[in-house]
Amino acid sequence: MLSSTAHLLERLARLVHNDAYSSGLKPTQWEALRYLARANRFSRSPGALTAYLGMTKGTVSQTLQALERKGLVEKRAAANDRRSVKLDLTTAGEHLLADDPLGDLEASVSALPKEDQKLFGAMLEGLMKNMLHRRGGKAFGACKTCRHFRGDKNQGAPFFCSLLSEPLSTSDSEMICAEQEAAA
Amino acid sequence: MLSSTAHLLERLARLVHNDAYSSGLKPTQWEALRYLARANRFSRSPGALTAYLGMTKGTVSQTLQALERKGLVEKRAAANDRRSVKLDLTTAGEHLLADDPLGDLEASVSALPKEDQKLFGAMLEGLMKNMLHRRGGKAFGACKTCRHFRGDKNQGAPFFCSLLSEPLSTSDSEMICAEQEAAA
DNA sequence: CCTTTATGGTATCGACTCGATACTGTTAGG
DNA sequence: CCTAACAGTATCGAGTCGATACCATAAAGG
Repeated sequence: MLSSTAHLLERLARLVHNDAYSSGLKPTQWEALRYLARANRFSRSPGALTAYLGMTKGTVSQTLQALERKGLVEKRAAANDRRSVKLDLTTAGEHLLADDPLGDLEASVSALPKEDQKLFGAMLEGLMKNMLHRRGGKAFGACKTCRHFRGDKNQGAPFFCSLLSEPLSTSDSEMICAEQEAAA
Repeated sequence: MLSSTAHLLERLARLVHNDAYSSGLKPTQWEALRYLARANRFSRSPGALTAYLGMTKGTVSQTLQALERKGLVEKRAAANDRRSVKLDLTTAGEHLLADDPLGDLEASVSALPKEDQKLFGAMLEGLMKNMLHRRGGKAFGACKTCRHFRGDKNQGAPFFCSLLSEPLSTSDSEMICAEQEAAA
């Protein structure tokens, strides 16, 4: 028998899922849009999105086609590797995120007592870490919390990634990254 | 911009959703199965399930057809109202719940520090209440916590429902009910 | 009574999700 | 070079989902 906490989380997931049928988009399409708004330039690719969503690449490919049809996402060929594709939100895509149905969840979180919110977030993070570890998923944490993040200035840029050997802007460093691994 | 807590909940919902593609069932089918295992006899109907899931009745009808085809759920005509249908898990359905993919989530919750688990559950409950209130959804709480629950013995049964005017067994009283409203 | 009206469910449509499988380019390694 | 490995796309079948239309049965009001 499952605990009441598991049942609560299940039902909360359902509520979030149901909310995500708004503005003509589907839940997965909203998640892709949110991801692209938060991911740094190394991570805005179909492959990284596939890892984030934990789906098969075929499905993600279709989802991206749907978003492209709707004019919310743009594809560009990558400069260095001609196999890979770079993704970017269009201004229409960015604008649509103002109507994110997750705003409703946000409001409910804000309604919790202030001290609880921080505690709740910390517990969620622990739960999340455990879940991800259990299935070998990537964390997709913020670039600047990564063990490959270097504060050294390089090529005039404020930061540097020792994994990709690329200069990092401040905004790069605050976005999430597919390669992120927590610092020791 | 959304808070990190909202993003965590979104991703957790996705993990739970992805897990729910196991044993040949779909997420919604698992949720229906779980519901039927937890709902008392007044609440095991397509209509109540529709309210629980927050979907349209057409979709729920199809989901139930799929579960019936798989031999996990049985339909019976209701005794009093010939429009309505009563649902029950078959033994195959009950047996399948032992492989509930939510067991993975359960394990991760159990991995949290003992003191945190209780606190986490309480916060989740508050969040849930707020979300449900925001959209006018039903609570689906345990029968015995309802304002219509009466401890009086009646017709030899240990409890009684003053809304439906029906005797309640102990197991009835511990299951969730579509009509449940928190006691004052 | 008998006619509205409400209610519980089903049927069908179109867009989409999803895993599975098979496929096309492109890059990297012996 | 040639053979993996890799990034993506194409297609299929089952199912989800909202929307709409529909069929029974029940309840309410003259």
